[in-house]
Amino acid sequence: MRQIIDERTGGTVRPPCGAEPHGATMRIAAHVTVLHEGDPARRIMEVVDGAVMLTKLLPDGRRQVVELLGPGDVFGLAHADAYACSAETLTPATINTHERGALERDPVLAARLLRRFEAQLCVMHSHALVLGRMSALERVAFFLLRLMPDGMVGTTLHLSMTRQEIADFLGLTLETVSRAFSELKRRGLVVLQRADEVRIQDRGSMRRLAGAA
Amino acid sequence: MRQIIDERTGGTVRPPCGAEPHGATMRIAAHVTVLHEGDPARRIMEVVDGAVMLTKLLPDGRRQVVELLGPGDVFGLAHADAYACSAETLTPATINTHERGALERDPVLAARLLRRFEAQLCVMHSHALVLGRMSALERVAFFLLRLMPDGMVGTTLHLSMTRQEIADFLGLTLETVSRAFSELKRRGLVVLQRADEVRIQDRGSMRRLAGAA
DNA sequence: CGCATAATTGAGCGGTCTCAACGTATGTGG
DNA sequence: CCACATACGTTGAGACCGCTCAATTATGCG
Repeated sequence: MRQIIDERTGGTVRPPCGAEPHGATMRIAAHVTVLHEGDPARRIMEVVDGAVMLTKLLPDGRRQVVELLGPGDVFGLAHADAYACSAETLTPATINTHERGALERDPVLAARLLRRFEAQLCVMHSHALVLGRMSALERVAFFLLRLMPDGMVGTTLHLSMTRQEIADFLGLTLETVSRAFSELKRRGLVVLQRADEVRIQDRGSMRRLAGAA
Repeated sequence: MRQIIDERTGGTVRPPCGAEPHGATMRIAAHVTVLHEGDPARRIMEVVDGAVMLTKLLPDGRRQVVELLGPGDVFGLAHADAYACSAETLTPATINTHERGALERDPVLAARLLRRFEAQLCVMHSHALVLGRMSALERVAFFLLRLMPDGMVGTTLHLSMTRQEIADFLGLTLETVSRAFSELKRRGLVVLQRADEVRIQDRGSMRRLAGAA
């Protein structure tokens, strides 16, 4: 329960005191749980900087990482006034929070969120295709391409997720993810400088594997 | 290619002539493809009545039904100015279309879409959990509960999807879906009047199977 | 009635999971 | 500085769930 402890020790994770009109920015350490699935949904949040993952749990403990968020992405969504997902930082992050009521009062904010929701919904659609129809190797290839912006070709990508977190994102087990990394390495599509530092060697083959991501 | 033919014969599926300010309502037959993945995204659409499914394809033909839509739901989302999914009616449907530019000009519309996007995003999060972490039997149980509003307990649900469409939604094969239906029937959780008419017999057990949906 | 489409059921295969052992990196205290 | 502890990652062997392929049975329609 690393994240719980961190949340208590890392004092940055308090809701702002309320003096702000409707926005407040906070700086949060890595591996901190910002929101808990099921808690009353009072605020909506924007990632300014860093990476955040949203997770859902089944009663028996099975976990799914449902979304990976970066700068600009929005979280803290509610179903029946409760947060639908837990949110945990993957890296140190800067997060902007708004009271939910601000959505009605601030049309500029609403317009920004609308655009962002559309983008996130499209990403979720792609992810459904990945989870529903792709093999383990294809999923991992897709995952790596998704993290590697087209511009930075040949550069080294730092994964800020463990094999378990990647597995929970891709609907696999950590062993299967590890085997997929080894297979991609064996085929010469990627190079692993360390377990969490990847370089894509053959982007064409990766794209083909991932089904033109 | 049933849907292609239907689209051409069913004359209801033409874009409105442009005289409207930004909204137009059209009536569409069942099994008609309204949008094609990859086409230039000019309009955004709302389901007024009926059911619509959004699908994505892999180059080799594997298909995923990424979302099931009902009244109020929005589709026609774009990534890089192209539709991210194809959209096909499951039943006769009434659909409202808006030019994309209307989003900036009509704050009431934008506010409605924002609320709806939030709801749809939450549903997609649940669906990621289903696709990533649930067994075949659990997926089918979840699917049936999702279609059966809490109110109508004991009533008969008409499935307007084939086993193949359900399979493509749940990330399974049609045979596995069929076996899951048979297993639920064998366990006494559901009754199948016909292949496409289901009654949930034991809602408690279904909920437990579906992980408290 | 006969045909086409959809659904069910069975048998066997294979990809992913499970369980387990081993390897690697990082940090801590003696 | 090194021994150790801890967490994470890799690899292997076997089991199992869902897929593939195939045969059979509804269901609906001309």
